[in-house]
Amino acid sequence: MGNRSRKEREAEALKLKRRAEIMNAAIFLFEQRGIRNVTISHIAAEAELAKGTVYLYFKTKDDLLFHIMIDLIGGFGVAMRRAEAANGFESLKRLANIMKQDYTKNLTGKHLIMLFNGLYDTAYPEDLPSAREYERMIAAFIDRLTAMVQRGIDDGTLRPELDARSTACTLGNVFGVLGVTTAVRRKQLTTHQGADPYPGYCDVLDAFLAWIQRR
Amino acid sequence: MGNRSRKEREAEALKLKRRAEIMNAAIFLFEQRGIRNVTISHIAAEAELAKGTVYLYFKTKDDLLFHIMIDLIGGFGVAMRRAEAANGFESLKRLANIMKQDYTKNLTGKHLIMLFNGLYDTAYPEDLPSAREYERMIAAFIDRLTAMVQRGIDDGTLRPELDARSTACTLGNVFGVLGVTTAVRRKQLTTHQGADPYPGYCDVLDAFLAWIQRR
DNA sequence: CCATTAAAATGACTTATGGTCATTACAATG
DNA sequence: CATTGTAATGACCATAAGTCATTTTAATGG
Repeated sequence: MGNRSRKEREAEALKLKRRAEIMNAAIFLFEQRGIRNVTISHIAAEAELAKGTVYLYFKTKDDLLFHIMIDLIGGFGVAMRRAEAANGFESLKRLANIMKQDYTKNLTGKHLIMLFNGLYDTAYPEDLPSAREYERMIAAFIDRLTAMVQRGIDDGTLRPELDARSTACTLGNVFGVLGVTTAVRRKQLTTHQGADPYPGYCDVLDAFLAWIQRR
Repeated sequence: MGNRSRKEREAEALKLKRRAEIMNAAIFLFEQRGIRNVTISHIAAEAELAKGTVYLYFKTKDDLLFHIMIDLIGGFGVAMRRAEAANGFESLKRLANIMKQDYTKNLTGKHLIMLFNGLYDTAYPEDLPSAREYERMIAAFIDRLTAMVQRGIDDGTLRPELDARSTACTLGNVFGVLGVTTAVRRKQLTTHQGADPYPGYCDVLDAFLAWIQRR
């Protein structure tokens, strides 16, 4: 374990710190101006580094983006562990509540958007490890959701005729809508000062949970 | 009415045809390679035109994108007219069915993605008329959905305590998920030949409709 | 205190792509 | 055939992603 010298460990820590600084600068600017309007030079300036330095820590702009996404999705794993409850349905319900709170409190809308953008526009670059990692994490997220649903089917708190995987995927997407709705809402609220033209979502999650619950 | 000469009308028609050719070329390439990987030069080549010519018909690449979106959303209006039924709830139900079919048959996934991307990443350019038009159409879509929900509340087929606007927004977003789910599904099915890792959505729309229906 | 050296940082340069515009090709008209 | 107005062209420009030879920094040893 301790076969790496103090120097090596310190160097490692400094590298991680730089990485974090760059990622934070990027997130800050992405939220402020939108991903498309932020250049690597902007990010470098914000992090008080030269352009070339950014490329020492991230292969490409996409690579940087994927790493930001990976961190975000990491939060989902934590939420799932916190959600574990007495039975399948209760776990899903708790997860739903945690997600709602997280979205409104910790994550800003744009994060989710990045998720959507990255996810769906086109196939990810084959040769970008962070993209593969991201894919793996999405798959793992769906797998864990599937297990949660299966548990509910098995313990009789969810409708027995459900297909666990389909249900989990749908749920995952509903979490997405939730995020997007929150995003739009925020955007509108911060942009226009007047009436909110897209008032808050009324509980799709609740609706879907009621739908899959055993009656 | 007939105060424009035959020549003028023919010229107008030719212009519209060129426009359509460019848009079709763009859609074809966007679906094939993803929006980000398609350049204006590609589009021009696909349409058998020079790059500069594309710019005679569309101000910018974004302008082209917004015009494609506008056409897509136009389809929503048609769907809504077709959906009108005896009462509010029935109308929404029919609309849901039409949307489902449209998504699976006519629209490919990427279209919807474009919708999502364009919608949420950042504020639209102030000076792009097509962007304003797009915003107007989204707003109109939500307005018409709101009216449909309000009708259901008034005629007693939907829960009376619902807020029409919130419900309409949520519904709009669910239509979005539906599209995205369909998109992911298609992508997976066409990419991997083996098992479908993200099996089809199970009815969020049905769940939500059941949720808002008066019991 | 200086010399050495390895790692981190730099920014001038290359390449690619969105967007412009002076020029050319074309088709209708007299 | 000459004229003229419109559509089309592609060389050109500006910007931003990405590269890499060079410089800066900081730790180590004499």
